[in-house]
Amino acid sequence: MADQHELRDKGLRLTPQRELVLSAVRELGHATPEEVAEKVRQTHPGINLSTVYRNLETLENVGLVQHTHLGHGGATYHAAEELTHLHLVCGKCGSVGDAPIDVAANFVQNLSDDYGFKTDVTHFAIYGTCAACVDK
Amino acid sequence: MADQHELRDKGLRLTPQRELVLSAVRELGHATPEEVAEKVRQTHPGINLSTVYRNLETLENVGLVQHTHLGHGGATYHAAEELTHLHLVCGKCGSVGDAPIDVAANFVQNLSDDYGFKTDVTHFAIYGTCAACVDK
DNA sequence: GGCTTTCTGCAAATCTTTCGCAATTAGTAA
DNA sequence: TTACTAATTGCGAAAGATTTGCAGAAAGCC
Repeated sequence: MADQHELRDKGLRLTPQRELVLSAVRELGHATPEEVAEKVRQTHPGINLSTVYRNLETLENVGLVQHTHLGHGGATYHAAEELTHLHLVCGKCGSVGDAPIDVAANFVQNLSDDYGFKTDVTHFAIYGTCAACVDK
Repeated sequence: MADQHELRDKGLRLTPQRELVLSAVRELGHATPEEVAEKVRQTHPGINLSTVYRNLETLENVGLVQHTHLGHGGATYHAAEELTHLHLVCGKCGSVGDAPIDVAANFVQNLSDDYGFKTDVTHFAIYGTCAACVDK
């Protein structure tokens, strides 16, 4: 149905690789380019890593996906629709938990009021220690 | 005076390179390894990039500096003493502003209460748009 | 079906960070 | 001061991630 329009409406060509990259990002929730490539290869083995990188960039340009830096090295991509939560990155085990953006509402308001800084919650990575690692 | 003790007390040898790296971090506030190297080279041209990387790591191990990922690629280093503020990274102009950690106190508390997640405010990077860019 | 432009695959090039190793140097004790 | 041991530096190579140039393939449009 709309999957085709979705891409074409943005002025993009509808290639199998592009669709696969987009749906991989959606299925994975958040993933590195490498992980996206791996996912895509399950159904389309020949896809090239460069193609994944280029498509992620293209999809980001038209607003269908976004990326964040959750630490260490690589960027992590998300589908734009799913950006309704914060990412709690555990510095010990590396896990990435979620929390609704409401938790930060007050904080975001403070920054806006006091500093004029408009926080982009969708691009938000929070470092710390997750509950599981705290218990250890 | 205490600069020598500071390093030696941590069980580290006092080398000119190490001192230079540490003071460069302190002077720069926050900087990438590359920027630290550049700074150090102003007074000690021959210093090697590897040495800068190794010293940043060493200094981090003993708690004198810390690093954060403020976006893009590289890590950014700070002197430990200066980690009394949050970093407000502007996605448009790339500037890094500061805000006292108190602004996040409430937020940190929420995450702790609701998710058992212990936020490391010193390792905290916040993305958004700074006041200057918002006005444009 | 044919044409134009955008994509893809591939290989090479970059960039950043890490490593191995031999030479140098700091800290320590005689 | 001198000698000794272990930590540290410099340098070049290696590794990992991302980007780029190009030629061929495919999509969208007539």
